[in-house]
Amino acid sequence: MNAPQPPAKKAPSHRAEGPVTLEQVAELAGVSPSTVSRILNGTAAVSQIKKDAVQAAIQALGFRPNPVARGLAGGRTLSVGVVTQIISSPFYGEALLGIERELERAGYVPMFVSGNWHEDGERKAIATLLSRRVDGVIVLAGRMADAELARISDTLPVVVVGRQLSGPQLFSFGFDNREGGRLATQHLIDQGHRRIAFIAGDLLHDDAVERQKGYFEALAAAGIPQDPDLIVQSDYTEAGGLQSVSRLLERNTHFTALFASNDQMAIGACLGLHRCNLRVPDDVSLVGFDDLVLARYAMPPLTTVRQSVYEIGTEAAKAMLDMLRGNAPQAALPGPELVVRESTRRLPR
Amino acid sequence: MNAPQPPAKKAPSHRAEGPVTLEQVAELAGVSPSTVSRILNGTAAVSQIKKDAVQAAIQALGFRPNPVARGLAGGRTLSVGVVTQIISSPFYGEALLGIERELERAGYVPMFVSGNWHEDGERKAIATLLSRRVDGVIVLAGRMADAELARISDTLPVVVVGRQLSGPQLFSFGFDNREGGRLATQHLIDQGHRRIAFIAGDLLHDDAVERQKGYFEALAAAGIPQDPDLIVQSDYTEAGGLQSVSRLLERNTHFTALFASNDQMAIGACLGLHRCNLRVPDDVSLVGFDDLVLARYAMPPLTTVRQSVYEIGTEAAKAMLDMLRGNAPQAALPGPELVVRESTRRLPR
DNA sequence: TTGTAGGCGTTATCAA
DNA sequence: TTGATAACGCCTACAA
Repeated sequence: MNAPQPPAKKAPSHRAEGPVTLEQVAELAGVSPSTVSRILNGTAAVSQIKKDAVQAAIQALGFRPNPVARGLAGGRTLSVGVVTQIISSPFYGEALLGIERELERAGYVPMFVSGNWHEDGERKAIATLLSRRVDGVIVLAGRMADAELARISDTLPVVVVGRQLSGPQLFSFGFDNREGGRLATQHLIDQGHRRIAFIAGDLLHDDAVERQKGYFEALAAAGIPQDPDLIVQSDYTEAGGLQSVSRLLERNTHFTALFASNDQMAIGACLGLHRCNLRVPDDVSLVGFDDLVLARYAMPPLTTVRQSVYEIGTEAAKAMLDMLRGNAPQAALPGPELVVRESTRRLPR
Repeated sequence: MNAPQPPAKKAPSHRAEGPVTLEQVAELAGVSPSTVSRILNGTAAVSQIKKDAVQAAIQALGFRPNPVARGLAGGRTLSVGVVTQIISSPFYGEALLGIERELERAGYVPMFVSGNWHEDGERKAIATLLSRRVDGVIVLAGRMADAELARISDTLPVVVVGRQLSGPQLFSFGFDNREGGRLATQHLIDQGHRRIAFIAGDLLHDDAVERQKGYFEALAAAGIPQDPDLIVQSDYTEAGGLQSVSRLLERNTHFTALFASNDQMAIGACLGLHRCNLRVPDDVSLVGFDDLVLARYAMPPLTTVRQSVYEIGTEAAKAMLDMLRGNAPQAALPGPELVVRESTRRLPR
């Protein structure tokens, strides 16, 4: 055979290797590719007979649709982007777990990208996500401008956790951080404390601001004046908590209780106090916020404000799935709840 | 104009909205799409003049190649899959951070998928990753069969951390867990302890086995017989550590030191001891393993074996990037190092 | 209800 | 060195 070959239509021989394509399924089922597609996506009514044949073929071949091709074809990629601040934090870890689990049940895969605590990082993260054709974006807190987020929701469903805002396909829900802050402070006040120090988070972030508001609110309700000397601003890290205690102590301000606005800082503060021979709770009562795993295993176990971070993740994911399916999104989060453990005690008179 | 129109080639008008395509760049630069592609990928030599023109066009249009399309076209997706056991653990958190940071520098994005501690989960995770057309896969420990991993490396570069194995495009490196376990135990022995309890991890995982080997090794070297009553097996979680202490105590076996084979279990054990009025280190010296952030902030700060988890991440990512570029992968990990803090002390005679 | 014919944005193969 | 022209695997009008 030396004659010039016609451009032989690549024989669809038994391609044992490599993924099975939709076309092969169609062939085996004796229908057209579009029919297979329609069955896969429920895009149109298909006769039961063909439906069965196709299902059988899918089983037989072990066909799994190629998300990349779907993404290109304008279809969905079955992936949703998630913007975190930093993936290594125990807080985000729990939230991401919730997101992953919930998304998985629907066949979606999360793509996590860190914003590294600054606006530009978040913007870049979102750009990355968009270029990857994610079907939607979940933003965990962050400080990007509301308008910017809203604009993105022209194109994609967006779920924002920890902020209240609105946009075309934008759903936001949050935890009542103010009330949580109030609860923590109130608990300390109830225990007889009046000199209550406070370690704030980065006030560029909404949740940090809210927690501080709660602190102020409880103080005000009890008629305790705010004392700037009792307040330091930090960054939600253990190291930040440790350093905050030093700063507080340098001021020579007396305090009998300390409310660190997240658990990580509380843990750091605990070490800081220990270094200065201050005992928790004997010398200083300590309250955290979040109720991460580490709070339960801190020594002493940390009194804190419970917010189910895992559930924040699952709820965010559920809301996203709702939107993706064209349903109205919703999210129900339990309210803040004080968990009293062993790091606080009544102030002896 | 009523004459039948020729299938008007969709006017590439100023498409202000949506991402710019390679084709638009080509048009603006006055070259063919292939040329642009070649410049982008360095696939072939291109005249400097066109190169400049294309670069200018890219700048002007703000063009960013579409990874999805690249993926479909058989090119690369610029994403690498990462299989973890559970994303929420502080251990994986640090490793993932390292991976993310390193990959980002090269324009790659990680896709994290959890195996949830069982083989089937890992298999599924990898399948997901493959169907997403990741360019490579990084496997953090896990228990999938070596052969299976090797087979995957026929198709893709694979980096396996924490196990020694080989395959076509397979690179593995690990931390010396045995030596780490030995160091920890030796430290306790040096402090005069001879009744040293041990909390093992899941022995289906290599690293857990190795750490235990190290424990045995140190014991043997010191002529201390192994006592099954001093050993419990657990699961690397805080809750597991807590429960292990109960089990240990129920046996009424005397011990003056405890080596928990990871920090999380050590933290849990610490609480368990506290619950039984056993003080660390006064009554029991405690050593952990990993040196996670939580070890530094434990109370008392935990003596542990340092392995730079973050670096494990960066090294794994670097090795992957090497393979992706066709270079020989390599990874250099610092050896285990004992970090003595305040949870251990010399046994008073 | 079903099939045909593009098209999604790139890369890869072939000619030129 | 360059440019057509096919894939890549799927979705979606449009037509039947």
